[in-house]
This record gives sequence, structure tokens and C-alpha cells, in this order.
Amino acid sequence: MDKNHTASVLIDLSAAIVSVRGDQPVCLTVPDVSGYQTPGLPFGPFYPDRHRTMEIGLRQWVIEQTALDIGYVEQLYTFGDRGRRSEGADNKKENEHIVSVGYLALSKQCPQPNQWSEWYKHFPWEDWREGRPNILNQQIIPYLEAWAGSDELRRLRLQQAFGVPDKAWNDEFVLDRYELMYEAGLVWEAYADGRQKEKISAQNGIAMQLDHRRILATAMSRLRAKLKYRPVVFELMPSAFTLTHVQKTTEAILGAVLHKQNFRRQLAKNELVEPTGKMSKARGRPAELFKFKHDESQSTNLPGLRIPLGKSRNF
Amino acid sequence: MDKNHTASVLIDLSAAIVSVRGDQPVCLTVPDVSGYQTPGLPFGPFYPDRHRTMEIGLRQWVIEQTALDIGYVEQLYTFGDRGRRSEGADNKKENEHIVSVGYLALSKQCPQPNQWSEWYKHFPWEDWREGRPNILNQQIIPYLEAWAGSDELRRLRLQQAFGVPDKAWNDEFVLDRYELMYEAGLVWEAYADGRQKEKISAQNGIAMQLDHRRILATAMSRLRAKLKYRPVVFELMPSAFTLTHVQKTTEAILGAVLHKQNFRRQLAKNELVEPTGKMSKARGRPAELFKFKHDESQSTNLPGLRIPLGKSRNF
DNA sequence: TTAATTATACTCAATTTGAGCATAATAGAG
DNA sequence: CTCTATTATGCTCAAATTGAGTATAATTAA
Repeated sequence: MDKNHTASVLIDLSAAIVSVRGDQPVCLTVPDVSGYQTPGLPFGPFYPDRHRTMEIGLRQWVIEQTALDIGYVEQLYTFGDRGRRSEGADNKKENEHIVSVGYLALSKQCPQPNQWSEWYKHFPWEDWREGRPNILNQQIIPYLEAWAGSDELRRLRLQQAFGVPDKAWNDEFVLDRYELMYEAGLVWEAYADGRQKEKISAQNGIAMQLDHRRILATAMSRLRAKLKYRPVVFELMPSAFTLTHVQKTTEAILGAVLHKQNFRRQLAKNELVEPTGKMSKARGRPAELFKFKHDESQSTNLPGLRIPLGKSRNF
Repeated sequence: MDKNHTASVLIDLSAAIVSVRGDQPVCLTVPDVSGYQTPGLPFGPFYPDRHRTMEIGLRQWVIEQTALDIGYVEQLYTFGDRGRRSEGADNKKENEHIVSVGYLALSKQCPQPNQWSEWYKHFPWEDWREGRPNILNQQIIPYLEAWAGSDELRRLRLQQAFGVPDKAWNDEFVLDRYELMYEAGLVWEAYADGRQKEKISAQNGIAMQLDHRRILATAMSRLRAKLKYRPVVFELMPSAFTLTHVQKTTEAILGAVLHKQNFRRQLAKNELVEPTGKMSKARGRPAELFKFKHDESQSTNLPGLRIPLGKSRNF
């Protein structure tokens, strides 16, 4: 193996810091650093001689720059090919390669509303709470079908990711769907990366800088999957909450509505919450306030709650 | 943020290349590169200007160095704190930091038997196929209980990871168990890293170089978890196989025995295999030979087979 | 007082799981 | 050739879980 090649790289720690505001999942964004008018995820460099682990490094700059209290942190993926665009847009040296390590972090609060961007503005096809999003049948699917043509492999991937024509929609395949749309030139990033010659007219969600929308898609996939077998919702809840509040938060993340009674049955069976004795007061009948039973530590690998999704949601 | 700190690092791609030989899961190892008489995982540097993505880079040196046909590849985790030991053992420059990206790869064959190391020689407490391993009650648990003492948090983690005293053993918590043992100074690596002053007398599995046993533990956790919802077993099977063969391979990975009829029911229900028409000939009644239905591509996110594990296995 | 709203309790059929027994088809021993 | 050991496959059945619904309780706002 010849040693002439550059092996030295810079490490960026990018974070999808997620919270829920009202009934919308949101993600912390920074205005713009490149010449594009698109938001980006916050990121900072990793200094290996200053921080023992990358997670410590991440927590450090998040605290320094955002003053946020992030509890749960999970490494998502390490991308070695971030730089497709940076060659053109940035004016860095040729051999200054960047590897970006993506993280998912959960925050109970989200102050300064304008810095937080709603998930489904970037991924309008992922919110099924009001039924199947119109954008799918009106824009995305027809375009993708044309792109697939008679290519057997493409049609198979289309069926996998989007459930067309007859399979069910799987809420966990956020990344697969985004990557398929990227390949088909259906998102702005494909144009920006030079994969697509003409700028597409349709706005398929708000684009982000570099590969940040891909990182967010990874975060969404991971969080949706994790929600079903680990009690991570409580990392997004205040210390006391109603059961409906937990459900609404879960629904926001999943982008789907759940059966109320069955959801509660799961919470009860897994003994994840315990009553505080206090009651909430809102419009209707007051609800009991609960708290998470295992709020101390290591709660991430507890038995977890199985989400009672309805039958088929492919209509 | 001051720019005086070194931000430049070298990237190592380490791979847990897994196969199954007979009824034993094995992992490709390299003899030794440091002064220790312990095997290590194969790894190679990542040259960002030679390979577009890290996965391409990984596949490249695996092909070059091992001539193996690896189909399935999955990124595991990126460790920024590899170097605890390298400062002492290696004679590299102070500021030459290494970040290691761990990968899991699956191989259908494993030629050159001496280069492949059996999982359960490194993790003897993880194989429950013959019942609860003796090493748990005779060595590990008593030592860990002493280590935990009356520390509430430690006892909680002990319960989580090892199921003591009353919870069930969870086969997916391989990494949690290894890390607990590391912290308690129960594995050789803790001594080598200087966390533990005295070398422990008990041989709790064969140690590996650097953090390689941790990477293998991560690979085991991930593979065991994935097996339950994605049909990855078939990445370890030849083109034609008996149903018993699939079951034995699954059991080897999980380190647990399964109910035969229920296992087959899952295979049938999910339509993962189809008969080839041929029959195998062995000792007893000949078994039908099957093949994987979706052998082409994208099979990784198919519906998958739910493993019918028995009730409690904590005895 | 009534309507709207939200919370909670209870029911029930359909499906899935865990675990068992019965039977079929082969090789090898005697 | 027959019996036995061995492996494969078919079938059953109770228990648990899930999906989906109805009924009723406790509030606020009009």
C-alpha cells in the first residue's frame, strides 16, 4: 500500500438536536454559512487532544454554543463523502478532507423558536397524521415511477421505500426514501451536488446545507425505530406529563396517529410511568400527571414500549 | 474557539468480518502487530482522496488483503478514544491521533481456518446453547457483585446487563456486558490500558488488541439484534440450504436454542425462502433444500423474521 | 343546565406466540 | 430384512398479545 496518499482528515461533529414543540418535532438549525440560502445543522470540529471521546467533544460545543441541556446522545453515522459539494463551494485546500460524524441528541426544551426548524417542512411526505400526504400522489410518486421506468431494481427499491404499488408504508424508511429521491434528482441537494443538471421546479421540502438533510433523515429513521423498543420518548418529556402528552409526542415523531387505549395499555404493561398524584387542568376532564419511572440513568436500554400501530396505513 | 489545537487525525477502518463454521460463529483475525500475544481485527487506513466513501475503502483493502467475498457490510461505530493504549505501546508522535471506524461484514465462506477465531472463545459467557455458561456463576457474577457493592447505579447496570438477580438474560446486551466487565477490571484489556493495576488471574475469554474486543462485542450486539427483524442470516448461508441449517446458523449467532417448529413457521409466514426441488442427504430423513427468495439486492430491509425465543432463559 | 371536550374503564374477536405430540423418511446395525 | 436411531415435517392447542371498538366519568365554556 503506497504511503503517498493523504490519510489525514479533519473531523466534524454534526448534530441533529431534536425536540418537540407543540405537536411538531423540531430540529436545531444554524442560519447559513455557505453562499446558499438554506439552513444547516450545527456542527463543530473534534479536537482529539482536547476531548477524550467524540461524545464529550460534541457535548462541549453544544453547551458552549447553544446553552442547551441535552440528555440523550446517540452516534448515528460517519460519512466519509461529505465533500462532494465543498470542492466547489468552499475554498479549502485540495487535500483537506472532512469526515463528518453525525449525532442524534434529544432536548426537552427548545427556546428561541426561530432557530428550530420543523421536521416536516424538510420532509413533508413523512407526516401521515392527517392521512396520506398529498405531495406523494401529486408530485413524488409519479416522478419516481417515471424515473424507475422498467428498471427492475429501481422498481423494487421504490416498492421497498415508498410501498408502491401495494405494500404498506413503513415509517422507519425515512433515509431510504430520501436517498431514492436524491438519486432520482427530486431534491434540491442533488442539483447542488451536480448530480442533476436542471434545478427541479417542485419544492420537495426545504433543502439543507451539504449532507445535512441526509443526517436529519438518518436521525428520524433511528429515532422512529428506537421509539418502538426503547423508552426514549421520555427524553423529550418534562418531569410531569399526561398520558395524552406522551402519545402526542410519540405521534409527532412517528408521523402517525395511534390507538389511544392500546397505547396506554403498553405504557401500563411495561411499567414505564408512575402517577405523581397531581392532576393537569385543561379543557376537558382533568388528566392524571405521571412521571417517568426510571429517570436516573441507563434508561436507554430498558424493556421499552411496543407501539400499537394500526393495521395497514397504505391508502 | 482557539485554533491551536490539533484537529487533524488518521482514520482506521476496522472490520469484524463474521462467518459461521460448523456451529460456531467466527471472526477473521490477524496474528499480532504490537508486542502483545493477542489476536486483533484486520484494519486498514482510509485514504479520502483515493476512495469516495469509507465503505468503498473498506471493501478495497478487504479484497486486497483477504481475497474474501464479503456481501453485507454495515458501519458499526466510530471510536475517537482508541488510543488509550497506543501512547504507551506504539512509538508514534504525540499528536498523531487515530479515529477508528468499526464495520461489520458478513462472509459466506471462511477459508484458512487458523485465521478465523471463534466468537465464544473471546466471549464464553455469551453462548447459552448448552444452558447457562458455568463461567457466569463461578467467576463473573460473584466478582461483579463485589465490585458493585452497595453502589445503587452499579447494581442497576448489573441487573440491566446480566439480569442478576431476577431479570431475564438479554442476548443483545453483549456490548453492555463487556463494558461493565472492562470497567470492573474483569478483562485483560482493562489491565493493558492501565485501568487496572494487577493482572487478573481468571481468563475471561481471549483478549484482543487495542479496542478490538469492544468492536467485536458491538458487532455481536448489532448482528443479534438485526437478525430478529431483518433477514441477514442468508448473508451467511450458501445458495442452497436446509431449514435446519438456517436454524443452526441463527442459533450460533444468538447463542441460544430455538423452537424448531416455530422457527419454521416464521420462515414460512414471511415467505423468505423457496424450495429448490432438490433434497439433502445426511443421516436421518432427507431434508428439502431451499434458497433465499430475494438474493439479488436490497434484501437488507425486507420484512424480516421474528425469532421465536422461548419464555425466560434465566436459570 | 347543556354541550363540547377530554379521560378512563371495559370488552371482544383475530392473530400471534409458546410449547407440545404425532408421523414420515432415511441410514445403519444386527 | 427388520429394528432402531436420527432427522424432517405436519398438526394441535392453550395462552398471550394485538387491533379496534363501546361505554362512562369528570371537567370547562356557553
